Amino acid sequence: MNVSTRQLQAFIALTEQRSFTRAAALCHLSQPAFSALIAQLEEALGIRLFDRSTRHVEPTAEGREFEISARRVLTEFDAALAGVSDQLARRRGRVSIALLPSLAAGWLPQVLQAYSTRYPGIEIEVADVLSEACVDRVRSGRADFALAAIRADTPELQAEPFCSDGFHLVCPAGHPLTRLAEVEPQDVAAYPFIHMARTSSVRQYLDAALHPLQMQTLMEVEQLATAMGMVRAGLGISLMPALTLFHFAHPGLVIRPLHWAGLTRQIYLVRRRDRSLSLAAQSLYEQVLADPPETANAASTGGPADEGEMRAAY
Amino acid sequence: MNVSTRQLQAFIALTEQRSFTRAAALCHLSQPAFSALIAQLEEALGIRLFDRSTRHVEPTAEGREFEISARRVLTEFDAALAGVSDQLARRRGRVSIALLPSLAAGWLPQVLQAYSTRYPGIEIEVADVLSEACVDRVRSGRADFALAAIRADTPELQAEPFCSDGFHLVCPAGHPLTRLAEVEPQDVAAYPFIHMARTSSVRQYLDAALHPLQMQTLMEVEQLATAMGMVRAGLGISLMPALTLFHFAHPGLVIRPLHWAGLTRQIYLVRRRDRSLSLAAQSLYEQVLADPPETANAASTGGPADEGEMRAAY
DNA sequence: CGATCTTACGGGATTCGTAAACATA
DNA sequence: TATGTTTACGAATCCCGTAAGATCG
Repeated sequence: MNVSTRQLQAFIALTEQRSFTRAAALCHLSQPAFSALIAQLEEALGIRLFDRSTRHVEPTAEGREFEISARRVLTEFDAALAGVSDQLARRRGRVSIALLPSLAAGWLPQVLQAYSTRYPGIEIEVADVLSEACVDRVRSGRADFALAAIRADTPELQAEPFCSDGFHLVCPAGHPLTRLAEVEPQDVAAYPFIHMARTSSVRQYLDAALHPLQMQTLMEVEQLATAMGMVRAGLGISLMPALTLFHFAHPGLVIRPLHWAGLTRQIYLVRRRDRSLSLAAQSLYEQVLADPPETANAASTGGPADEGEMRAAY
Repeated sequence: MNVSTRQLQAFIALTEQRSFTRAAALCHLSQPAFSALIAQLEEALGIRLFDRSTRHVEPTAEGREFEISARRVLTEFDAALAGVSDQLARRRGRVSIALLPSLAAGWLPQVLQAYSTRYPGIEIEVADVLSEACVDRVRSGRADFALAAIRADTPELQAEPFCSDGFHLVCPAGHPLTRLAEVEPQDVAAYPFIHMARTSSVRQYLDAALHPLQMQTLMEVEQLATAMGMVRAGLGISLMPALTLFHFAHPGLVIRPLHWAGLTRQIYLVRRRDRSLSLAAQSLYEQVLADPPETANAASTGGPADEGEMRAAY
């Protein structure tokens, strides 16, 4: 025979009320049903918990001893339920997101601002790493989901397009290229070029888009900020996707949107297929979808006037 | 909807086995019934606890969080059941007995010796007080039951005869009374008498039995040991019930049984009517009934030869 | 005699196990 | 295709509430 929490609650109610009738009402039960509940508990435990006459109900010595145990059980029980309730209400939880450094620095803060204001109790872990590492973290379970430039659509992982990220020319103010109405690939190839490392998605998109063309690669750097410094110093020019442009918002630099076929970096929302998102992760996921970055693509729907103001925008 | 301990046990089994089939076997359930149990728990909590495919079962983030709460609940639950089991097995408990000082010193030790050897985990409280106080303690609930010389048969209390306690003459060796074949009340009245205090049951029995007779009361004392000292010093004689005679087992003293009508102290086993005995108390109660004192009455069934050896017996 | 707990009993909900359907590696 | 979970369904059980019975003050 089994002991249920309802029996414990009934037991506690009876120790407090010392009346079957009142305790039954408290438990929203008829008095006989309540009586049966107590009888079952006594039988299951094998001890008499109450001395009762028609006029008096009182716990036995064993009943008083059992009361403290029963209260502890119910306390833990309520705490467990409260814990679930906290998670449901997003008062507590943890979410881990992996995403490209550019997104992490430029766009994520505004998303997390809204998110953590709404759900102050949730711990957030951000992994600002390159696409490969992003996907690895999702695969291993260290991240709930990722924003990366790899279409990682494997049996294990699910990737859906999140946003596209148009490339821009970045060069010092007064550079000859700024005088052209439209910049073409061969124009760019004529000047010393600052590349990102080969592992970066920016580089991989560029290599693919410019493939036959011979570039004047002056150097490869790891960090966007370094590339910016090089360009500003007049060492070379570069092509960067819109989401990175906040790094290049300097008076001495000019940013010009490009419209080359195939040169649009795709950002994907990557998650595991077999594992559901935690409630906290689900909420952030929705926040992310509701608040996508305003990419160059979105800007390019406007006229040339808008594009000319990119310098001010970043 | 209600959450039951069976559901928690099923949940824990599934987190450990990571297979509905194996976990169901562990819970002695068919696999569909087990599946329903998990589904009910998830519905009751309002969260998905497991990500499952036909090939893989794994707790969600919420499931892992809930696991620690659930384990705590079940730990407390098991502890509560173990506590009951301990009480049932008399591995733990407490009993409080109130009884006359004479019984407490002379007879109780052998009873408690057997009792505490058998049930080493049980705490024992002994109140060695006079009959009035014994009954008070039972009435107030401070003692589980009592052995006293008052027939306290009220609506509240139940008293059953426990043993009878025949009176004996106590006098110095060589005292004139020792030369009589049979000592009668008027013989005793001829010598200085050492009385117990008026509140004692010994005194009350004596007063009732000797009523019209004029005694030579030399003094009244509280403690039996004091009375013994007085008699041994030759200050007077006394009459004492058998259960007190261990105090008077001295070479310089002689003890002679009496057979006066009405002069037999009755000891009663007193307990509350409305309150059941705790398991520990019940066990001691049975031990007490199984091991009654060997009173003078029992001895008086033997011949005079036995009686003459009383000096050696105590 | 009145208040209160226990027992009796019929209806309804829950739960179980078997069998079939379904899904995934 | 084989293994393992879910769904379907009939049967047994459990649980509840009403009503009658018992008991103590």
